[in-house]
Amino acid sequence: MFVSTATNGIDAKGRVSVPAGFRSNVSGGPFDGIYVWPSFDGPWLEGGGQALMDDYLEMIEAMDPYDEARQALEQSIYGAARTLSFDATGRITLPKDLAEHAGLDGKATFVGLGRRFEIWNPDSHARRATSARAFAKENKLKLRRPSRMTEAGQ
Amino acid sequence: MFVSTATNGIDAKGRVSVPAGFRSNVSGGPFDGIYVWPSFDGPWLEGGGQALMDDYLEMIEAMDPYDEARQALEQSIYGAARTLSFDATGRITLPKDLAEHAGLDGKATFVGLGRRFEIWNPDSHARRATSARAFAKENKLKLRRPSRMTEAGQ
DNA sequence: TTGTTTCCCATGAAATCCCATGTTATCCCA
DNA sequence: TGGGATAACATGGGATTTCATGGGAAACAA
Repeated sequence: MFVSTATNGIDAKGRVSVPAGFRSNVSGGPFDGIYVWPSFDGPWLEGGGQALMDDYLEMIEAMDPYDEARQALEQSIYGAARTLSFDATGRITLPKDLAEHAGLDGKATFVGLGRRFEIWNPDSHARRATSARAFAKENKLKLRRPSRMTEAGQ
Repeated sequence: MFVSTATNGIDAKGRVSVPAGFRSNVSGGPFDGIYVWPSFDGPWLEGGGQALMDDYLEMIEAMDPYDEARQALEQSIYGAARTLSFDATGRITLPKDLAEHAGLDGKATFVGLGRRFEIWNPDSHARRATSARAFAKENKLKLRRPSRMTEAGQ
């Protein structure tokens, strides 16, 4: 799974190294890279590997074909996502529009969130991390193990 | 799977490049091209590869012969679909009636949606993407992991 | 012929590959 | 447990390939 936070540089060509731990997490499949799309919640990027996209597809296809929410999600996730494959040294090239959406300039912060991850402007992330900690502190009682009625593995 | 959005030009002969990522997604089979038909939901085109058409066929054949939905699917998809094969450089030639249905003029926007894709007039698509985004933001909670009662692998 | 469709070649821009290098983390052995 | 050797990782820049696009020639249909 995607764990921990790392900040890497974006060079003149828009290339940025994906943290090694993230790479090994998606290796093995036929597609050696990640999927990245703009969050529709704010100025950062969301990403994941093939497994995450397969899961999303399964969820979306479980919805009614003419459900407006389904079409919106299809459009906002699959329509907006890019397949970014690794070069020989484990970098991706961030498309300009994505970098713009997240306000990335020179540096990018990768934040592991289990099944998926986010990419932030380092400064914005620092601010957000502070408030997230405070929120977690206030809401720690809500952290419960989910009941295992459904379940599967990982 | 079909992912991401790209806008390509339509030349005087009605030719338009299919995004490389879409092409690689349908390569391998005996038919080197895509299936495209007018959406019966609005002014855009729907499309997919051989695998999608096979799936639809399976769905149709599982339905009752006189089911209205079956007849709609048969007519609106199989009856209206065209097989558009790639030329040596990965272009298709859009038939006039299809271009007309989608209001295409000079440019076409390909939108990847997982198992299938859509082809839009760039302006119409921009408007739709904007509202889809707002809607997705409000409805993201509808994205739930499907219960694993059925199961599958990955 | 006349219009249409398919095939072939050319081209500029953009994306990708390849090689080189400094730095950090890890390993191994005394 | 110190400290050098080794491997892993992040980064830089040039060379090469891919991709989208344009136009002409050949095959085909009416």
